[in-house]
Amino acid sequence: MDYACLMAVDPEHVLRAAAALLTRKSTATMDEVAKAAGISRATLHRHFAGRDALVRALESLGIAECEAALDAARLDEGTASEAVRRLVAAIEPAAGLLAFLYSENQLFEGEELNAGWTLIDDRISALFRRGQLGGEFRIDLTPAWLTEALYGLLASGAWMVHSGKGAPKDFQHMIVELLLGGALRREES
Amino acid sequence: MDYACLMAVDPEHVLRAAAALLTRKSTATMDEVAKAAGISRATLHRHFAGRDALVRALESLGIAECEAALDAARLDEGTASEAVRRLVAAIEPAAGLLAFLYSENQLFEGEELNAGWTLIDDRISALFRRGQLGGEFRIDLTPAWLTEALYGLLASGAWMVHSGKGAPKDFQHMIVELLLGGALRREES
DNA sequence: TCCATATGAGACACTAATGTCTCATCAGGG
DNA sequence: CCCTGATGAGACATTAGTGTCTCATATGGA
Repeated sequence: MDYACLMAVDPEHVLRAAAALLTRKSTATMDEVAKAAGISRATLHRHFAGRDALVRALESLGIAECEAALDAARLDEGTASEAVRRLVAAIEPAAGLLAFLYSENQLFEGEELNAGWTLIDDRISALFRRGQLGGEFRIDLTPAWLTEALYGLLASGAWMVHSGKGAPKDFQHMIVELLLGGALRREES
Repeated sequence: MDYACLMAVDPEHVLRAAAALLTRKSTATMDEVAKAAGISRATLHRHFAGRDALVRALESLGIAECEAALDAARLDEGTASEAVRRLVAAIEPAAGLLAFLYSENQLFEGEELNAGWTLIDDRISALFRRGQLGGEFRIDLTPAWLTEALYGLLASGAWMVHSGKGAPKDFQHMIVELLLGGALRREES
């Protein structure tokens, strides 16, 4: 699948490079994105009509990765806690991109929000609701809030790792343990 | 010190208006900020040399509000949990501004970071460390991560309220309960 | 070999935002 | 009453980023 020797640019590769760059510097220009992808600005423009289109494509990529992670995590199997652990582990590689899109989405204010996010929200909310109905999770925190909190913790974790204040290997543990167990010490398991 | 009746514009009031606007729309132009503050762009420019200076001033404001909240929360008194509750309650009014500055800081990448943030980080970290040493908080989550997680949850909470997906009255409860107790249901208090 | 095609480089116009300037106005103090 | 000083309005140049265009080049297939 790797046509490295072809002249044709791989849009997928361009998107990955753009995601990696914009994750670090959310205000990067088209010029910088093109350089990061190893192509010229003209070619970048041929594949993505403009910055807007690029962000939309990244949004689609992020949604696709989220859905893939949701699928891979098999949210319906085992306890809800285990499912949350699998989900965080599966979504970790996309956390940086998610954080970028998360902040970018706040700019879409009035504009139409990609329906894909709603589906993802719903799937994650359903997981938390399943945990509540099964008596596993507390019921005074709404599934919507738990979902939003997960996003926030993912962003914080990604930032922590990116800024070097935390080790990548701790990413999953930090997030899952805080989200599920909280900061308070438990008397027993 | 208060020349309210003078023609002179109150820089404090301008900053508040700018904070309120940029909290909602982080890409607002100088023109929009001026309108929001009820002054002309020229006057805005007379008080703040440029957008950069304005953001710096907002940063100082945010730091000041954080420190005021830290003081008001009396982090050294009572249990660490109680102190965290007071802190979240005290910092709530500034959460929006904090979220804005938080995202803005990521753009300062290489540039010098205002030392004020480090002091604030240290004071909050010290609170979590106190909780750990007192056997109140678990020790497998570092104070630095708990601090970062608090920031993330504050941002998520502010976003939740701002987007209308959550009620302002739940702000404190949502954040504190998740941060301290986590999502898992407890067998007893 | 020759051709179709995609790319890279760069020029160009357009836009939005910024920063600076001037000038008229208006309030308050002397 | 007049003068000082701050403001509002708006013109203006500058900059950065974008989007579009042309042309030369190089690759891979027919």
